[in-house]
Amino acid sequence: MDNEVVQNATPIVERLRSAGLRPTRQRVLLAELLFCKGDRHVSAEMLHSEVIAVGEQVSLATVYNTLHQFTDAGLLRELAIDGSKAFFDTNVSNHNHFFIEDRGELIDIQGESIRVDGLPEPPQGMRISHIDVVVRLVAEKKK
Amino acid sequence: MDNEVVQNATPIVERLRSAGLRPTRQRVLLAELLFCKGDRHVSAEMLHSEVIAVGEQVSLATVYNTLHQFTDAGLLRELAIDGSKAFFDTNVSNHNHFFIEDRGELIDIQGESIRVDGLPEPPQGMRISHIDVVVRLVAEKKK
DNA sequence: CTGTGTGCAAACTCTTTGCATAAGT
DNA sequence: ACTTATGCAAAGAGTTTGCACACAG
Repeated sequence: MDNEVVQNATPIVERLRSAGLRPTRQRVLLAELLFCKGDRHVSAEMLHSEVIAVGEQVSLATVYNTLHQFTDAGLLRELAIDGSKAFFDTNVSNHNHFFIEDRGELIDIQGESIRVDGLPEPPQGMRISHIDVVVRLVAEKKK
Repeated sequence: MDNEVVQNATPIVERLRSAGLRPTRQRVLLAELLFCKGDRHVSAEMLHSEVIAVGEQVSLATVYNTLHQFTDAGLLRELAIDGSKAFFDTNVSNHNHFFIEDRGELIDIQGESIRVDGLPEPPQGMRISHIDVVVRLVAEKKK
């Protein structure tokens, strides 16, 4: 039986399909890199390098396009933390981040641990879509 | 007596001097625009437009340079919220922000109101330099 | 005077876009 | 077949840099 292959390939292909995205070679490859290694924070450039590293070829423009398509489909969340470059987070559940300034590195803080109190009312006509907490870290200085 | 003029000009000039910055025409002008209108959130482009609007002339490169010099001197804080462009906040005290996604607009939340609990320990060798809380807002949808 | 700051234009980085070609259904 | 996605290269935004000239002390 050659169902085995189909069964292995199915989860990601299905995930793309149900997000309304055709499972093209590029999208399947990128989705595998993104979603088969636990929670990740990637920039377009990083993901493109990984593609090259595994001996495949996807243009950088397609990486950008695909990251945005995945974000629109709710498979990724875009993070605006660094300022200069965009990061995409494969963990779309409610959580926050440590950001190591010197290295530009992100670490998840699970959603349950942090609680934010004392929020003022949003201006009228507005509602809160999301609260981002970024805990910025620097190397501890010797004393 | 023409001390009046000097006395009006002094605060900003002094502020620049004690930050180790020569009070050049451009820096004084930019400082006046930044610090004489209460707390503000500006991008380089916005500040440059204001310069033009008051009939003065400062190059965009100098606006960028000056914003960074002011930031290094602790007169401004740089905000990385939007992702694509940098904002500078004239309020350098501890506080947080509402961010209106549709308009790219920032509103201060005074520091006392928000409290963040349940922070996990930072990874070892690291200490917390600052915690940014960004409350992202969208237009309330009718129901 | 002397050193620092400024202006300009060009360079740079990250990201998006237009259009012809290729691939999915 | 018909539609949607991809690749490429070029354009675009925002920001930075190098160097000659100008200005503050």
